Formats: sequence, structure tokens, C-alpha cells
Amino acid sequence: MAQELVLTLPDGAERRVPAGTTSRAVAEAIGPRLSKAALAARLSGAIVDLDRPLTAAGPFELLTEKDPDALAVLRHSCAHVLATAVRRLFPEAGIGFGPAIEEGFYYDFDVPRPFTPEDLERIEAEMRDVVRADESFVREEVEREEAARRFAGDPLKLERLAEIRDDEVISIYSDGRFSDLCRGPHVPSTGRIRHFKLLHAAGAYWRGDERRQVLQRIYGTAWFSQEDMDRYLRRLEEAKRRDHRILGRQLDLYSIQEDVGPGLILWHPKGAMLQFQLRRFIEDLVLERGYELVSTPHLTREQLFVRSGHLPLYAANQFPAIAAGEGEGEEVRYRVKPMNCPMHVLIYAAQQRSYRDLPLRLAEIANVYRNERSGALHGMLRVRGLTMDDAHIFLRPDQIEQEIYELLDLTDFVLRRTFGVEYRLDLATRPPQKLGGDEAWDAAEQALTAALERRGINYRLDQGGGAFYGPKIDVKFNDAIGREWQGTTIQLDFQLPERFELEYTGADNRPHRPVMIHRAIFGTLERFIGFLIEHFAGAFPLWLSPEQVRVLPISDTQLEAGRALHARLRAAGIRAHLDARNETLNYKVRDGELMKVPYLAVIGAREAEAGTVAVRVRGADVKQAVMTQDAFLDRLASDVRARARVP
RNA sequence: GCUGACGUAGCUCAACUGGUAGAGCGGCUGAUUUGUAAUCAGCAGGUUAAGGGUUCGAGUCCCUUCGUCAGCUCCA
Repeated sequence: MAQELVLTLPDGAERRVPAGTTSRAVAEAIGPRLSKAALAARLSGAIVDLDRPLTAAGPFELLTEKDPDALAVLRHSCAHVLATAVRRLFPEAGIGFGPAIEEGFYYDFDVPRPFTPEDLERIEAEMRDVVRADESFVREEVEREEAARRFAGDPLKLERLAEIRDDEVISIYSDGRFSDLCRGPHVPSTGRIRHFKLLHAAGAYWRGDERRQVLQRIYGTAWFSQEDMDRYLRRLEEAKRRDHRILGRQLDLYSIQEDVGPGLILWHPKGAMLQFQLRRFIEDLVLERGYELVSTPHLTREQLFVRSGHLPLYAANQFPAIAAGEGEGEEVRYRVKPMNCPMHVLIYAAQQRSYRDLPLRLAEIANVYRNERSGALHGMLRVRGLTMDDAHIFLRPDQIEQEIYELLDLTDFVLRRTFGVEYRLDLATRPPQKLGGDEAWDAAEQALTAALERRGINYRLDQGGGAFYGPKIDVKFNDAIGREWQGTTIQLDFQLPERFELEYTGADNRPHRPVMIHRAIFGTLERFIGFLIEHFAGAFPLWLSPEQVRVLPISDTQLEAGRALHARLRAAGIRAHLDARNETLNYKVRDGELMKVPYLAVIGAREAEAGTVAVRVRGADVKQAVMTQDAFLDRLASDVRARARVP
């Protein structure tokens, strides 16, 4: 006697079906068009296969291509098709995991030899075959023993199987002869996957653990329409043109040279100008906001990092010690600093502090060096020589919330209001291994949360993602090829004040321990500038542009007039260059545009005569506007002053 | 650090299965005097990342080191 289920459709209508009815049957009952378009169903928020018998009532919805979640289902199914094809061509291949990811999917295989590009072509062709065969994805629920028997030849799957709890369902999905231990859901059959492409293969540790074996991971992408896929592939191409490593060379901003070493940036004049402008900007800003600037050495006795607790934990990321003789033949070991905090702590400790002095905000734009693993280095985004816009704030516990609130405002001013960057915040809370009592952590996490709430901004909770010494708020951004990097960071620290026994005298005339905040708004100038290059695609706003105006005399006859304008611009503090080369105007305009100079100031016979200038605005539709030189200078000056995001 | 691919002129790229290292752009010189995305010509520029090996002969095949790229791991 089948029990009846009540399904609530998206339009509010209710539909009564006997328990055990499939979503496909419901779709067919609603209409033939829907049943053809349906890929899966969503019951009470969970996505289920179309052919899965329904056993519970609740809000019910059929997933078609229009549903954003459908794409993930499609991609996961495509990963199975990939595995199916690999197994046909390489029957001995062990299978790992094959999930859908942001814009595609991957599958990990245990094979004796890595896949070559030719292999990928063969595999893709084989996948088309699987798709053509239109095999149904069949779901089975099995007992543990049965699953163990079915995957006896697949040690990786057995390892996963062992982790499935007894109260969980063990399901197997098969398409044709290929079966996978998988939770699902899937599209009804392989024929539903039409537009896909394998992108590349790379090694990946089994379960992300570098002590385990390396599997061969194949990445691919899948879409509902050819147009969507073409758009995606075009976007990948587009992104390459924004890549800071390519623009950095084209615009002559920086280089990294083997003679100096990996991860060490040589800032060319134009890149250095970007850095200089950002430094000036942030230093002025923090001085307005109650910070004081300090400056500390690149080297310190190793002992300092022992006391701070960094050395035992952080040694792998520090460059080896430098030995230096001192006094009676004693050897003293020095370290290049990977961070500034211990030195700023010593500045705090150099005198007695009163509760009235707090918060004490010490800021320093400092070069630090970290021995990052070679494989992690990436242009300006991950380097070994870093320029941090660092600050350490010493404060009373009751001041945390207000200070964090102000820091969030500073962050917003810099990222959004100045650079037009829309960002996302992560609140990272206590990790399993931590220092300090739960009471302090509770208070700190509450203070951070309260500050975030008070600003009314969205944030993502990164449970357990905090540092061992305190919770933190981070800003993450994506680079041109979609990878995520950390920029701004605001970290609470209870640990360092303990280790250095920092104190301040309270209103009660008794010693108290301050709390510390580590914070970097840009993060590092290397990473931030790398990010800005990609954000602006090299077309920096006027105030930041290394070259703001290029003066182009049309012919030698106007050279003197050009020189005069150039001199006026320079006298007005504008970074201007004169293109006196013996070339056509077309050539010089093209070069100026390619170098992404905000304004090209053309001086021909007419302008020289009238004392005007023909201004070409970078990238604008309106190619030129003739104006007086005074008007041009005024406009430049006010846009620079306002740090306007022009042109 | 690990897995794989790659490394030819300042840049982008050629050089069939081992057989004389080339082109375009850029640079320099000259001619041209240019009105909004490349004027023309000539010249210079390479120990093919470095080192070793195989071979009559290596950019090409093998080994080592360095570096780059993608992914993994880790982080500003």
C-alpha cells in the first residue's frame, strides 16, 4: 500500500504522488516539454537523480539547463564520462576522485605513466564515443561488502569506502561498463553531455597529501551550449592578456632575472613609480588615521625569532642564518627578517606604556624575505622578497571592536573607494591547534563579528581558518586566471604580547597585557601591484600612471612647442614625456596607446600657433579634443588631486 | 618541495626524421617632415639557459644543474 507524498512545486501548486514515484514520472505528468528538458530534480533543497524514487514530501523542483546548479551536475557527469573513456583506453588505470569544480571538472587517475597531450586527444575522442552511445547513469545502493567486492581492484576507492559511515548510504553509479563509487547526482544519460573539452593534465597528490602518491589529474570543462563554451574559452584567452606577467613586460614595469634569483623583483622605473605612488598614498593615509611610522633593520639576531616563537615553526620559510663573529670569537647568528612584528614589539617595549597611549599604531613599509617553495612562486603574486605595508597596533582588549571597525573602514577606503575593487571578506576563526584559552578566543571572535556586523558588510565564515595565535579577517581576490590570493589581512594576536611580556599601566595603576593586531592593507606591494595590473589591465588611473601624459609633436617644426608644453607639464608635477622621435604621428599614437598612457598631447602647426593642445584620451571613443593648455593642466591637476579613476 | 611540459636575438616565434641558426617587431644609421593605432631602406644583434655525454656531425638524442609554465602542497 503505497504511501502518498505531497510535493510542493515552485509555483505553489501541490502534487500528490505515491511514494516511490520517480522525478521523471512527475515531470512527464506535468508536461512533455519539461520532461525532456529535465536533468535532475531538487527535493527539499537536495538535488536528486531524475530516476531516483522519491521517498519524502517537500518543496519539489525540476532542474533544467536554466538552473545554475544543473551545470555542476552536468560537469560531474562529464567527469564520469572522462573516467569511462580513460578506463576503456587504459584498463589498468586506478580511479581517484572526479568532482565538478568552479568552471569545469577534473578526475584523478593512478596510472604508471603521465598522460601526454596526445593521450588527451584520444581520451576526448573516446569520450565523444561514450556520449554518442547515450548510456544511462544507473544508480544502485549496495551493502559495504558488495561495494568492496565491486571495487576490489581499486585501492583508492576502497580507501574512500572505508571512510563511509555505517549510517550513510553507499551508492554506485554506472554508465555502460564503468562503475564508480559516487554520491551523485547525475544527469539521466551520457547523451545529455554535449559540449565539453579537456583542458590539461597535471600531477596531484592523492587526497591533497604530499606524503601520498601523485595521481594524474585531467581537467576539463563542460557547458550546456557551444556558445557558452566558446565564451568561456574566449574569456580564458582574454584573461591571458590581462596577466600581470605579460603586461609587466610589455609595459616595462618589472623583471625577474635568473642572475638575481627567483621570486625577487627588479622594479623598473615605471613599476617603481607605481610603488612610490602607492607608498605615498598609504603613508599619508595612515598618518591621518593616527599611525606613527617606524623603520627597522632587515637583519636581526636569530635569538629574536626564537623568542617570538617564529623560528621553530617558520624556519622552513626563512632563509638560513648568517653567521657573524662578534667579540671574543663568539659566533652570533643573524637572520633576514620574514616579518616585522618582533621588532615593532620591541619598540613598544622600549618604554613604559600607559593605557592612555593605546591604541599605539606602528606602521612600516618594509622589505621582508621568505623562502617560499619554488613551485609556489608566481610572477609578482608570490615572491620571496616582499614589501609589506605592515602595521602593528597595540591596544586594550576593550578597544578591539572599535579598532577593527576602523580597519574595515580603512580597507574599504583603499580597495573600493579608491581603486573600485569589489572585495569579499573572510572571518577565520580558531583552528584546532591554538594558543590561548577559549575565553580570550570567544571575546576576540565576538569583537571581530561585532565590528563586521556594525559595518553591515557581507563576510564568509572560515571556520577553523584562523592563525594559531588569533582569529583574522582576510580579503581574497582572484587573478586573471581565476586563482584566489590573499590581499588585505587583519590578524588578532594574543601570543606575541605574552612571549614578550608586554604591559601597559591601567587606570588602576596595575600592569595589564595589551592585545596586538597585525595588519596589512595592500598586503604586499608586489602582490597588490600585480593585482592592480590585472584589475586595470595595465590602464592605470591618471594619479597612478607611471607616465601620465606623452607630448607628441607632429613634425620637427613643432618640436619647440612640444618641448615647451612638456616643460610646463613637468613644472606642474605631471609625469610627462616628450616623444621627439622622427616618426609619423600614427606611429607615435599607436605606441602611446599600446603603452596605455592616459593622455596623448598632440601639438601640430595649428596648436603651436594658437597655444592649444589636441588631447587624445586613452581608450575613449572621442578621439581628440582641442583645448587650451591651461584647461588641460587644470583638468590633470584636479583629477590627480582627487585620485579620480580616470580616464 | 612534488608531478609533468617547456627554455632559440631585447620581445613574439621559425629551423622536415641529427647535416651551414632564420623572420617579424624592437635597437642603431640614413632618407622622409608626417594630423590620431605601424613611412621606406640599410646595419648590428645568438657559446640555441649552463655544464657534461653519444655521434663524422647536436638547437634537435641522453644525463646533471638552473629557470619558466600548469597543477598539487603552502601562504601576503
